[in-house]
Amino acid sequence: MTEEGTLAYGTNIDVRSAAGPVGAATPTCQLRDVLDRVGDKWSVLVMALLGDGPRRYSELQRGIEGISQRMLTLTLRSLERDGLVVRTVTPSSPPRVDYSLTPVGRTLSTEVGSLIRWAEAHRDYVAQSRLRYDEQ
Amino acid sequence: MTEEGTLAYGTNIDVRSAAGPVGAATPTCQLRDVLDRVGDKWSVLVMALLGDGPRRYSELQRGIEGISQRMLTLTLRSLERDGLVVRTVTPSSPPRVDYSLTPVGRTLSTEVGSLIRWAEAHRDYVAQSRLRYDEQ
DNA sequence: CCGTATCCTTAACGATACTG
DNA sequence: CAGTATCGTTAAGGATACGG
Repeated sequence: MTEEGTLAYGTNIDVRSAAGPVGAATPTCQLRDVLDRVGDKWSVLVMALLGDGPRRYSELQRGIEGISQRMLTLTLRSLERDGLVVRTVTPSSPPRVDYSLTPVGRTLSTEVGSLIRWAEAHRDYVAQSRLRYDEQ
Repeated sequence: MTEEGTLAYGTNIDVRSAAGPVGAATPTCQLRDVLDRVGDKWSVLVMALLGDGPRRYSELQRGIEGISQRMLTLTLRSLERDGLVVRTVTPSSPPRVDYSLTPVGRTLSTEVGSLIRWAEAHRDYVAQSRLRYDEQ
C-alpha cells in the first residue's frame, strides 16, 4: 500500500507518483472523506446490521444499544447521501421505513464485517496489552 | 455476522445467544473500545504507513500531512498501549526512535489496508452520490 | 412509527511554546 | 530529533421535547 507515498489530509490516496505532500486544499472526495464515514461512532455498526439484510428504523434502534434517535437518523442520512444505503417508505399506517444496502454499500459492509471480526478475535489481546501498559 | 444479535454499546460482540441488549456496563475491552481505535482521526493512517515497514517519528510526521506533533504522539501511545505498535529507542545523538507493528498490529494493518483500498476504489462513486443527493 | 428541532456538554483536536 | 505542556476551539454527540 502506498509504496513510498504521503498520506495527506486531503490526498488523492494513490500518491505513489508524488514526491512531497499532496496539496491539502483539493476539492471533492478524498481519502479522509471516506475514512471519516468509518470513523464516526455509529456508521460501522449500522453497516454491520444492514449486512444481515434490510432493517426497519425501529429495528436498527433496538439493535444498536445506546444510539439516540438523532444519531441514528443522522447516520442513516449520511450513508444514504454516500450511496451506501437506500431508504424505502411504505406509506401504511403507521408508516413503515426500511433501510437496506446498495450494491456498493454491501462491499463496504464486507470490509466493515471483517474489521468487526478482527476486533472480536483480538479483544482479549488488546485488553491484556492495556492492562500491562497501564500498570507500568 | 451477528445473526440476530444486538450490537450493543459495550457488547461482547458475539451476541448470537443473547435475546435482548447486552448490558452496557460491562468492564474491560468491548467492541466499541477496539472500534474507536479505528475511529479516531489518525490511527488508520499511522497503521497504513507502518504497514510498509518501520518508520521514524519524523518520517511518520512528514508522511501524514496535517498531523500535529501532539496528535502523532498521542496516536502512537494509544497504539503502543493496545499492543499494536512497538517503540524502539536508539540512544544516539540526536536520539533515534523507530516505530513498527507488532504481529497483531500487522493483522490490523492488513484490515486497514483493504479499507483504504475500498475508499480508493469507490471514491468517485461516493463523490457522485453526494453531488446528486445535495442538489435535490 | 419515524422522525425533526433545540439546547447543551464533552472530548477530540489544533496551535503554540518549550525541553532533554 | 522526539517529544511534553498548556490553552483554546469546534464539532460530535446526548437529552429532551415536539410533530406528521
